Amino acid sequence: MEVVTRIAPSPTGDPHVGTAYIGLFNYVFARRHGGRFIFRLEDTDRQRYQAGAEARILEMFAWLGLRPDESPEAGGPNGPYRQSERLAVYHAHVEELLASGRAYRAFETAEEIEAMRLEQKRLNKPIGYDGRGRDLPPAEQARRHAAGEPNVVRLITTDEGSTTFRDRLRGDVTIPNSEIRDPVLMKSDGYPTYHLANVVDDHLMGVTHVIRAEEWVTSTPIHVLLYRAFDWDLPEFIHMPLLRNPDRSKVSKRKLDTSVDSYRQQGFLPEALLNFLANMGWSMPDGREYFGMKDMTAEFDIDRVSLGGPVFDLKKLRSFNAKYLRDILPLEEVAGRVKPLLEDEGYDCSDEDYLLDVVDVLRPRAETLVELVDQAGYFFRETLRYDESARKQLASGQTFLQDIERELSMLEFFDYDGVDDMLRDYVQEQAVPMGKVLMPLRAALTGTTNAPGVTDLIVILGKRESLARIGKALTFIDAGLPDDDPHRLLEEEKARKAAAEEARKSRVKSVGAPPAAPATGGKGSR
RNA sequence: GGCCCCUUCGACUAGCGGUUAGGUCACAACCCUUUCAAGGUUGCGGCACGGGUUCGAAUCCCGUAGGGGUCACCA
Repeated sequence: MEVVTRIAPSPTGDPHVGTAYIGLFNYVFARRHGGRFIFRLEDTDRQRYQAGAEARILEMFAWLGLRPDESPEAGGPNGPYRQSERLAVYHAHVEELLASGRAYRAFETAEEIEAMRLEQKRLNKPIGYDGRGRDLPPAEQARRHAAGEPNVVRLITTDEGSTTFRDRLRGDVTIPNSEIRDPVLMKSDGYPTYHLANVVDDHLMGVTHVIRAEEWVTSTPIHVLLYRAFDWDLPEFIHMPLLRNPDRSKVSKRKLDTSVDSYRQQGFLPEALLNFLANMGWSMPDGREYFGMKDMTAEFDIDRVSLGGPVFDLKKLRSFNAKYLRDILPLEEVAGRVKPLLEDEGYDCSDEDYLLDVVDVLRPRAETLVELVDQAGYFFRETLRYDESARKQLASGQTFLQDIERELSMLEFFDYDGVDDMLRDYVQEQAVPMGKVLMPLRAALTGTTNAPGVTDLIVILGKRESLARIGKALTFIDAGLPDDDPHRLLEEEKARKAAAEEARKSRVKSVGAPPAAPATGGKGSR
């Protein structure tokens, strides 16, 4: 039988790392078994619905490279893939349960239910619907419903006995039926609850393996009861461990950045995020920790999932990202991804070789694309700003800079070895520690003291530019290291931003369709 | 609180009756070095606890403790 899995997110907010996590395992499991992976939108909560969330979730999957075989976008034989467009299906199934006496219409108002809850609390009784609406004769239910009286449809459940289902990872799980209290299947607004819609859709769409988060374990018996009520075969249930906040509670945006858009904006790479997520609760048979989707798919074994809830550790994510940046992705690939970000800063990246050199020397020094861009300024800016440590170095390096300027201008072989030899010879001549000479030089070339090797800098910048920068630094020293003119800096900043805007426009034009709207805010949303 | 699930270094994990309990991240030290990184070497640090079963338990069973989830007309 063909394997069919699905991811069924709700469009209620930012694309969530948990959705990516569960999506990843569904995707890989389907791929591993030559099956299909379905994306279904569970948009049955009209209160929490957020327009635009669907597109952003789909965009997240596209970014991660987890392509659904069927989705609202891609279509497929089992559509529609939005539950809000399947209401007729749910109503038909509810009618079936009503007709066979397995469900009933309950007419209690929200206030009545609340009062019942309070009463149960007061008497220290178990909380939950007490089945009081069950006894209303079916004809009466139908009459009141037809009369337009608000109601919900509930599944009839017994308190006797227990319900057992098999979880692939946990074995048999048994829950007393007394814990299941006539769950609502159809809400009074005519939308199905998760339980009903989920079961109906999974069945109709041919889902064979339900891979979802552990939080669903305790409601699985409801689903089992529904499958039985419809006389349908059960899918296999596989409950993944829950991703955790650093304090071990279930991941939440209160305690952790759970927005994949946010990570994307911070310059994280989809490959790194996926690889990081893949290591949460799962491991390669051979113990490899760095692997791509192809390898994961080839080796995937769902039974290797471990059940302790893994803490989402940002430091580890960063280290994965850094690893991909500096070691795993080819230089050209990294350059290609940094380029648009540099252009957004107004930097000119038209010289491909220069860009490659810059990225090459910067990537072991950055953990994210954004950090790389932040460090790249001095490679692209017209005028350098000298930070405090740089000023200090310049103040003590005037004669060295003058000498180096002369030596460099006379240098015959301008390549790495040539420059390196020149510098070393000069330092030896002067009989001073390397840093005495090289730190002022680094300051002159970059405006800062944390930067790549001086030889690298000179070779990348080129003889001309290096000499120009040394010259400017000397002028700056002559002027007595004046403070930056805030007005001038502001002007420059403005000019760069304008250039960036230009760059953005031309890029959009050349690429065609504009990129998806970037995620905004979302911080105050709920 | 009831019910359900889980439990190996600070974090992610390997282990599936016999291992000096291994790896990665983090942290620390040292090396390299021209600053910052990267890289190399080393170190730190763990089987929650108590009972069984067994010649032998991190591994199997029971209990305790701890953690988490769930008890909605949210998913």
